[in-house]
Amino acid sequence: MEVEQAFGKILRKIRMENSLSQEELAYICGLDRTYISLMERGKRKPTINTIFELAKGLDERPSDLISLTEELFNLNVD
Amino acid sequence: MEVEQAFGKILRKIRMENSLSQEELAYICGLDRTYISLMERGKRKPTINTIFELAKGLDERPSDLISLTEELFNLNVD
DNA sequence: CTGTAGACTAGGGTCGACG
DNA sequence: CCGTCGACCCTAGTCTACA
Repeated sequence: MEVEQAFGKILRKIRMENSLSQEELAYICGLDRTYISLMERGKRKPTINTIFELAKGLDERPSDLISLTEELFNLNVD
Repeated sequence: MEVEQAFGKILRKIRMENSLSQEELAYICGLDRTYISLMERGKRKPTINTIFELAKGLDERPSDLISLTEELFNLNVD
């Protein structure tokens, strides 16, 4: 399990908790829908600015997103 | 004040608290020294993986790095 | 609504050298 | 020990289109 894969899972989880489609989240954050798709599947590594944009769109603190990513990442250290 | 500039300041602060040179931190993290320099001056936006590497090398939680960046970023919202 | 694919541009990250 | 410069490669992120 890589960092970006853990982040992708957290991203999808929180997006769905907010009842947003990838399209809607992309629009709010000023990003591309296909890129949200790539991130959620752990195929892309967002920059710090993108992380802050996503957090804003999801009504979360960036540090909370990272904190959750960290926990998931540290679980499967295989 | 942009996100990457806030991050740069936090990065330099914590690096110096750990009494590390840019060279030493770069070596520990497997990054380039000139790139540490660029980040500290807010000229580059690291990816999530790079943030995790830096945190590891600085003996900090990635979420703590981001949390501090957040606070500094929210101070000057000019 | 989402995954994927291909083609593209901008910028992340490396490296050697010098002040 | 650090800032900078120039050259380089790779990938972040966009866009169109189709299943």
